[in-house]
Amino acid sequence: MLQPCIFLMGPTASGKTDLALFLSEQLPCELISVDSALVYRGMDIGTAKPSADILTRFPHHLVDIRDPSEAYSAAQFCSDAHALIQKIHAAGRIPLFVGGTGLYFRSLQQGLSDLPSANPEVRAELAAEAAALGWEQMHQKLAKIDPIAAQRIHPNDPQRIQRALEVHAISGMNMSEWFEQSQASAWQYPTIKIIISPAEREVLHSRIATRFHAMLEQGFIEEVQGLYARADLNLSLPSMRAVGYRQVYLYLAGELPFSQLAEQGIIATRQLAKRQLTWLRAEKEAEWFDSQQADLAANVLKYLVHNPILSATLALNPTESSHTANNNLKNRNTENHHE
RNA sequence: GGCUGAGUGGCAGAGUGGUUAUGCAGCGGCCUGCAAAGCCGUGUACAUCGGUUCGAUUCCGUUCUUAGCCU
Repeated sequence: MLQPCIFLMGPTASGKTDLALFLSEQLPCELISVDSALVYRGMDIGTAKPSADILTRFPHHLVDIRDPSEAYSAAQFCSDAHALIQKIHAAGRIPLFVGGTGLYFRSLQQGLSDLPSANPEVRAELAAEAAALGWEQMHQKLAKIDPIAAQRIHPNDPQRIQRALEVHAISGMNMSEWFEQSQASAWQYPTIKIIISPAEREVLHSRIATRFHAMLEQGFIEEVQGLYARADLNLSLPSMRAVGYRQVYLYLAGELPFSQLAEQGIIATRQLAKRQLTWLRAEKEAEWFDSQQADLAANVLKYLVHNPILSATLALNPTESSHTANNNLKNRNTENHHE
C-alpha cells in the first residue's frame, strides 16, 4: 500500500508559504518546493523566497539547488521529486509539495514520455538556423519531419518548434514517434490536493502590487545588480527571464525607464498569476480554499486531518500528528496567514 | 467674451461616406526536458443633439468638454 502525498497549490502571492510552514509544524511532513524560480541561489527577494532563517527552521527540498547560470527542467524536477518521495516515505513521513509551477505538478501526475533531454549545442544550431531562415521556415521543416507535431504546434511558437526539431536532430526519431513508443508512467500515490487563492481577482491583483513595491523597498534592484554584473548571465537564461528579474534587468540595461519598472513588474506578475490559475482550474479532485478567509490555516488542517487518505499515516505518528494538530486547531481559528 | 484646434473602446493611437486599424492592459485558453517561459483567442469604440444622404464615426450646424491664443 502506497503512502500518501499532499499537494499545496496556488498562484503567486496567495499565501502558500505561510500555510505550508504551519502545516509542516502540525503534520509529519517534509516540504518540497514546486517552483521553477526558487531553485536558483541568490534569487531571493524577487522570488519571495522564505528567509534563510525560515529555511533553516523549515527545510525545503528543491530550493537553492541551481546557480542562475544553469537551467532546470520539468524532467529534472520529476526525477528529483521521485527520489525525495522514496526517501521521505521510507522515513515514515509525508511529502508536502508546495508551489505554483503548473507544468511541474502536471509532469509529476501524468508523467513525462521518455524523450531525449535538452542539448545546448543542438539548440544553438537550431537558433542560428532560425535566425537565418525565420521560424515559419523552421515550422515547415518540422511539418516534413513530424507532421503530427507541426499540426499541434503553432507556427509562431519558436520554443516548441525548436524542441520538436531538437528531439529529431538528437535521436533521428521524431517527437510523435517517441510519444507512441513510451508510455508515461502516471502518478500512483494517494494524494490530497489543496488549492488556495483569493476568491476575488482584484484581491490577488492588489496583493501582487503591494508585494512588488515591498520587494523594491527590500533591495530587489540591488539583488539584481549583482546578477546583472555577472558576465555569464543574460536575458536568454530562464533565471533572468523570471518575473520581476527580467524587468529589473531591463531597467539596469537602460531599456526600461525607472518610472515604468514597478508597473511592468506588476503587470508581468499579474499575467503569471493568470496563467497559474488556468493550470489550477484544470486540476481534478482538488479542494479549493479562499486564501482570504480568516481561519484558512485551521480549515485546511482540519480538512487534511479528517481525510481518509492520511488516516493510516497519522495513526502511525500519533504524538506528532493528529493529536497535536487537533490541539492546535483550537488556537488557530482567528489567525490569518500571508505569504 | 472672441479666435483657432481637438473630442475614437480601460489607456495610447491611426483612419474611412457603406469593408476588422493597431498596440498595451484586462479576460479566456494551450502547454511532454527553458514553464515566473513560450504561444493562441477575445471589444462595430468613434462626446451631444439635429441636419444632408439610400447610408455618417467620417460632411454641415447646435450644445458640452478641452488645449492654445486674443481682449
